[in-house]
Amino acid sequence: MICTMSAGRAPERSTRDRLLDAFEGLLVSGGSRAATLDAVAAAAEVSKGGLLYHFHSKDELVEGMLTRLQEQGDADVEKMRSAPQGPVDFYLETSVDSGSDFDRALIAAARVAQENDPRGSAALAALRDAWFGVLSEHVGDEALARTIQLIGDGLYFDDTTGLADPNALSHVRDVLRRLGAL
Amino acid sequence: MICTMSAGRAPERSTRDRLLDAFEGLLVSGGSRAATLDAVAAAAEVSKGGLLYHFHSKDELVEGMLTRLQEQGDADVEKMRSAPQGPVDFYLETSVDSGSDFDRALIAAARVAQENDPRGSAALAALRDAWFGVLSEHVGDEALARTIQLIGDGLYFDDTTGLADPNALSHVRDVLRRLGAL
DNA sequence: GCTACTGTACCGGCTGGACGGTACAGTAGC
DNA sequence: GCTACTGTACCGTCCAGCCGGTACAGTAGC
Repeated sequence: MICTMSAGRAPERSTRDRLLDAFEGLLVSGGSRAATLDAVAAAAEVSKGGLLYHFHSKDELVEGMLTRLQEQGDADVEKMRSAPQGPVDFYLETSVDSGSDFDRALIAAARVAQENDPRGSAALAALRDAWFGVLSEHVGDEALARTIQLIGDGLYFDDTTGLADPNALSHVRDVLRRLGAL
Repeated sequence: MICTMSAGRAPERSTRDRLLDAFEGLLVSGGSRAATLDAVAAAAEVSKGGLLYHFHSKDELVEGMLTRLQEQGDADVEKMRSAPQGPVDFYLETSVDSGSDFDRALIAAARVAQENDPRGSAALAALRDAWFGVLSEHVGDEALARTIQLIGDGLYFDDTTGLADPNALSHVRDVLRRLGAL
């Protein structure tokens, strides 16, 4: 009745998903100020009325984005756990892989969290806990796991503020090899 | 709540500085959306007319904030260079010292940079380069210096998204001791 | 096979309020 | 009389949310 497309993943991107994509993209590239309803609708090539048909308020748009993030996050944790190069390298690699859908969703959530929205912080905290669990379990050292996580956060931060250093990842790999974490 | 008044500061803070403090405080705690001219004036206990007497536009407010940041940054780099505990520990310590004026100014600049303002990115990039210079010079290892910087960025990121872990700093110290960087 | 109706998806104009900025008259203290 | 404000009134723009309307697919009744 209300939810018509939650069961199967259709290959064609639904309007709803396109709207969430557009919302995330605008949040990432221009901050929350740029992510107006008009801008989101235009970016998704939908009218404003069409947007508000799917999401009755901006708040619902945030809610929808965060829910989708959680789903993507669960999948990511699974991939991390079973990554052939090991969880640590997988984690670091995906921390600078700013092109992926998941990464964009993460940065968008960080923007929302910065606006004092507790839902954004909660969603990020849940993900961090899950990552830390895998990291900690794999390296068997809480201090090292937390440090690796901080490095990942630093890679994010640089990316989101336009300060990214292309050599950063190889430097980090070098240092982590010395610590026996890679 | 946010601590706007800290003991030990001179009681004679100029209206101009109070306005910049308020602007930074609002940017940090609520993002750029919360930092409206009305809100800044109210937080500084100045009328809107009074605000616009000092800063003729919001743009000038940003400019003033970034200029003050650069001054604070120059002083910080000096302090870092001559810190008794060494530049690395000083850098990490100040990365989590979210109560300081300088830290608030930094986070505020990051917010501005995220809104696609090149002046914000430039100010942060200049500071990062200065820090990296001191770090790199001290540890004599580019990869390690960059990694330490990323850890510092990670500590910031966590702080700004409300994900701060109180044990993070001691964990990092532990790991850096293993690397001979502390 | 036609009518009447329902639900889904979407369009685009509109409004009220917030926000950036202007203008200016007044005033307290040096 | 100058600096450093206060307070009020106002303007244009932007934005969230609302609403009336369109198109169309399905379907129930006759």
